[in-house]
Amino acid sequence: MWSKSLIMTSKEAPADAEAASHRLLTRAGCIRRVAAGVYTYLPLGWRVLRRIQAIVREEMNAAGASELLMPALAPTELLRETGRAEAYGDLLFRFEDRHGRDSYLGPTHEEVITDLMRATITSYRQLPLNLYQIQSKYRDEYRPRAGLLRGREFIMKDAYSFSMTLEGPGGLNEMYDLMYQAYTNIFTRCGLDFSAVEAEAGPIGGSASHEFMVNAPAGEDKIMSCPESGYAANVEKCEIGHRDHNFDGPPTGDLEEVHTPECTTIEAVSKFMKVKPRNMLKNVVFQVQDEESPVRWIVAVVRADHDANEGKVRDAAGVPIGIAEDGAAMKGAGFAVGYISPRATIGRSDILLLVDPDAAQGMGPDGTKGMFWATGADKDEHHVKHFNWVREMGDALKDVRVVDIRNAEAGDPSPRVEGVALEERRGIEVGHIFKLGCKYSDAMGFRVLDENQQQQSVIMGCYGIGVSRTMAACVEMSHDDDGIIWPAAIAPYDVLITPLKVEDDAETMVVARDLATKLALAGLDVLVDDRNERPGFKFKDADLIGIPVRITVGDKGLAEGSVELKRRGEEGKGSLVKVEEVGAVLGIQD
RNA sequence: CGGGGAGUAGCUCAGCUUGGUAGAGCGCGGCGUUUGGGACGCCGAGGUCGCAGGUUCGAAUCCUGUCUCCCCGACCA
Repeated sequence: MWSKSLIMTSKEAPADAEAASHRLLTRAGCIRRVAAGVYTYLPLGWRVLRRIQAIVREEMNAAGASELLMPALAPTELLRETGRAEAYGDLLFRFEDRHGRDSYLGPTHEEVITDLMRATITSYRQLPLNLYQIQSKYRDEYRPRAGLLRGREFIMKDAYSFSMTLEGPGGLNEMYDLMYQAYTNIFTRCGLDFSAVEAEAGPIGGSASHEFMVNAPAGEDKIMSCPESGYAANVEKCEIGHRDHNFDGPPTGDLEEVHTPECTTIEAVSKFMKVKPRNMLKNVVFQVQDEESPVRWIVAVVRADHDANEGKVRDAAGVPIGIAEDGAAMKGAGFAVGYISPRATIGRSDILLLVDPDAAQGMGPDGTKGMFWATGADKDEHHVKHFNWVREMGDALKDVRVVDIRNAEAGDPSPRVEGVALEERRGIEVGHIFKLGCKYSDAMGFRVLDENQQQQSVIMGCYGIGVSRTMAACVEMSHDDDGIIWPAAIAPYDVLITPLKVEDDAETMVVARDLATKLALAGLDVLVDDRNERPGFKFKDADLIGIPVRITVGDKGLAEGSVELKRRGEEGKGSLVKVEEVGAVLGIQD
């Protein structure tokens, strides 16, 4: 009964809620904001989450994983073992308890579970294992946004696998493939339009990583895909097919210095110098984070209308790096911050120069004239025009490495099929599977004896699903102007029965109750809108909360022994169905 | 963390420029008329105007500080 639950719908949503899922979940009474990025899941929303969780549990269990529950609260010393107390930085919710012990709320649980495992597992005979939990996670995001899409507290299913080997039965690759299949099953059963894409594997090494993306224009992630080969990857990871490059080409004029005060952004320089960004070289400085490396800095040169890709730069350089943010340190290293050119690297053994093929061009696009380039002048508040690679770099040109270091864009050549262009769409990341390797087991000393009596690091994988985000992604994907359209598998109720008169003895109410009982006995979740409201009011609410099937019980229909059955999302008024045939129409047995 | 915006009734907002009795719509309670796509009339309850200072005879309004929230960006499973 609607009146017995807390289903509070609203005609209005906060004016600043822009994402459809945020607006509709709020209006439909599924969630309510408590603080920035923190939400109460109201009865309707919680039902959806429970259904998603049920599907997740079924598929995880079927894939051989076992459920447990770890605490959200943990001692920070665990994170110190892996260095993640620092790595997470401000993203971590941390505090001292009354005894001054440093604690944190879990953003994820690699350390907690590895701590558990190292105390519990001592022999290869106990492996492989895959353990998971469904739990609230805490991340103090810089900017929570779009309701449930990026919250500070959110529900996540996280799983961790432990294997002795990479290959073979019980190996990491098998565990990973099992999870890949389980995730595919889960999101398919949830009724989502999604794709699995290759993702940035992070600084751990060449291990694989896939993200499961719900296709939705409001998504935060950009997905590139090749329509021929089926290759799909996050833009952070997406390779670009072969592009020709050639530094040779005549200068377009004498190198000319231009005074460009206050022009530290591409946009400002472009406007000030009246040069299109595609004729400018952008020089992005990265700082090497490996103390041992003789190379301290990397200058990545891309065309100014392109974006440098940190992961590709890192892979090309072969050392851990970060975007250089410390202006003083950069100045100390001789960089004219904001006005750098490739020439800044000449004669510097501590700087590695990487150039993207599109920037490594001496000839203009028409192939007759040289390519016009503008770039920094390596002195404050100045840029140069008529930069020519051969003339300006001289002998240093032979040390320049030309390599793909930028983000892919729509229209770029596919890395898999020659002559095919990449396409772009947006997605919401709802799942991420990841081959961790030994990063955590090594850091935390989790080793077991193998069959040869040797201590060996355990190989881990981790597998996450944003459960609350999945609910939001589902609304982003499936809604119309009137409200949410829940996929049947995760709808809060299967059927909404709307009697138009609700007095206890009204015939419509009697029929509605009987029908509800009958359908419930057949295993359906049924909600009866017993509120004493006008029909139009109840229909609007019905559309808003998006139950897949609405059965309207009114005097008109009952006169011929019928009720009206309408599926959400279907045009028109639905169809008249004899009361005794409702079960059959819904595909259940009497 | 950079840029922008907002805090006034349960919700969405007006009022602030030019200081002087606290407003509307929705929602809520009562009564009546209504009843197949967010009805209508009448009556009513509900706000120390985010918080703290300051200026002033007098502050929602002006000033200072502070907290919170939202949007864009950067960053991030």
